[in-house]
Amino acid sequence: MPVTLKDIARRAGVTSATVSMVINNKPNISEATRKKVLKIAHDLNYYPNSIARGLATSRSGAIGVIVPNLASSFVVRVLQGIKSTNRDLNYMMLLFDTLGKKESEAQLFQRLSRERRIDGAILISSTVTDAELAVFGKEMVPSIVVARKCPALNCVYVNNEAGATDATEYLIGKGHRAIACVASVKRGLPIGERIAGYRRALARKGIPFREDLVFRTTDDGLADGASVFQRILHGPVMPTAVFVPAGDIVAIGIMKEARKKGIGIPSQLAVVGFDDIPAAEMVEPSLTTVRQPKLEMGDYAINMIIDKIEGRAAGFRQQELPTKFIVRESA
Amino acid sequence: MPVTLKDIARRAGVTSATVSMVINNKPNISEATRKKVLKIAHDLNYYPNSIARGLATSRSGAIGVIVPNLASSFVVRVLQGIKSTNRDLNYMMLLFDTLGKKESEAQLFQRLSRERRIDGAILISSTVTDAELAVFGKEMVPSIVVARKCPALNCVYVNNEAGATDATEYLIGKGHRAIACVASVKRGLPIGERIAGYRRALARKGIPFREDLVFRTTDDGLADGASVFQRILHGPVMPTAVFVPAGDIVAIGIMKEARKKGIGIPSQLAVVGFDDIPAAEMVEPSLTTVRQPKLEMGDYAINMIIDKIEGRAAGFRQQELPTKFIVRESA
DNA sequence: TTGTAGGCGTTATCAT
DNA sequence: ATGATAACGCCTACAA
Repeated sequence: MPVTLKDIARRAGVTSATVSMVINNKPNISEATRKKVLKIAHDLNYYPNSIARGLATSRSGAIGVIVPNLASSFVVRVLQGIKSTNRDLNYMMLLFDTLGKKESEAQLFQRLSRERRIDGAILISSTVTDAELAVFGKEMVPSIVVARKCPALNCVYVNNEAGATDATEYLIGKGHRAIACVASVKRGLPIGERIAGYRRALARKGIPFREDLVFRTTDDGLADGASVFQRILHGPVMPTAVFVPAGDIVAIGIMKEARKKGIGIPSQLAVVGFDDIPAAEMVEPSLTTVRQPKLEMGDYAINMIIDKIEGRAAGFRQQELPTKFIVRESA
Repeated sequence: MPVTLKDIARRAGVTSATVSMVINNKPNISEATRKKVLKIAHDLNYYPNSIARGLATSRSGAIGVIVPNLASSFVVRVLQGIKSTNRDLNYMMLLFDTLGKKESEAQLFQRLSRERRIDGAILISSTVTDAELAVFGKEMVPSIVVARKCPALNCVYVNNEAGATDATEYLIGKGHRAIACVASVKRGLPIGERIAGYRRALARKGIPFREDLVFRTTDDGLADGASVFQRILHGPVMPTAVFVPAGDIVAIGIMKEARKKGIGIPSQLAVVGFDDIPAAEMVEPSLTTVRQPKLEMGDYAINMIIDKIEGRAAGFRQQELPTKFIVRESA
């Protein structure tokens, strides 16, 4: 039988209302009763029932974090950023992986909100359409989208175009002229912006853009990298470098396949990825890549959502963060 | 203003008790009122307030998942196993990363349980002592420990000794005789069992165990692998193979450092890891390793904990799962 | 088959 | 500074 406010009240000779005020550090309590109540609470090993509290305050104390796929190390890294903040002491994280679920992200969010399970939500690299995202603005609980810029919704994202420009300019600076670009058509990825960055760098240096140096993959796994390398190999021009906005895993797939064909990296083919996943540092040669500030995005998201929940922030905010170019061995 | 049972009741001309029974699919409701109530609920876009429901039923509908470190791909993979089951539809996952938190896993579990935030808990590769683990058995809500065998507590774990034996015997079968063993002294890892498996394999084949071929690392990162390789290199005997119970990341660190020194893998040094993390497949050469059935452990844990919560399972269970030896290129 | 009434443990609004 | 009392929204005997 768990200890309740009443139990404490009885022993202390006060009412549960008083005890509640003590527990919640409300003012206007005599030092005497405060001390007494606190001691009894401690002696009885009292823990407040969060559900009852939630019913009275209409807050759950939880923040929903909705991710498309836990297998993604990008997502996991953002998750780390979310929990690593020291602000989240009073909120717990309710995690949802929508992969393979029939409920859409928007439906899930709506349900969580209406069922009063969450006080706020963070959406990581959501794959839903802008139209569906509109739902999020309409709910009672605040939300923020990570790794994607979207109109009229709170979000935190990186400047993909600038990141891609950095990478491409680096390659150009190394003397490369035939630079392939490997993009994924997977939904939700800001591929358009990255290709724009690639083109901008070329334009700046007066290098003509060649459509036949842009390759598409349907997904972003190792195998996709291997197969795209085959296409590169049999394309009209053999590039001396390849920039892979599709992500580090695809880039690693390309490197593996290239080496299998006896092509030296970076001597014959320089490779630059996007994301900076943990494996980027482990592979041989280690992967030069465009780092996304994943921890920072998570940190910003959780802080922002808590500010919203607690009424410290109003309006909507869009936060852009810079990428960082990480030079390793592959380029 | 959210829709409540009362709102529906009013419109339907019944009481909220009746509506509640309909919503919860209780028997003894006339088809007519059931239909009517359901229709109104749908029209009004009703969602039950989970907090109020929780207060009445004293269930939160959440399962706590406590992990020591989200950065571990092992942990993340188990997490995937937990969510991938199709049984968890009615439970949400409350995630806690204890890294850097002042509250111990045991304290956290106790608090969550007493505050009635969770109906059950899953502990992944906990680093707490057996003594502390005793707390878990005493709480009202059921718990299960993943990736660790512990007395008198529900758990699911792998046969580490057999896995290590497989790996070592494989190396012996390839003709290796001087086989180093790299173990981590990090808490919580079942290193003792793995070393025992290594020794057993040696013993079976009549190869003398050499203490000076066993190397310890304090942690399990890439850098630890690099530094341990230096020690191997300067040790009394240069092994032709190394088995790394400390995990794949350390194994990869060793490979990187070895190649840097111009040592061919596997030609001059065969390397076998433990875990089978995603990067194992990406590195060059790809890593031969002992796979732990991470998804299966997660799946077993969630199913087991739900069975416990819903009273379908009693007593305590210890489930052992087999490892699988994965041959790739590094050995 | 449905209504009545009480309770789950807190918080919050009044009084006092 | 503290006590009464009424929510919060739902569930569940028990009564009708």
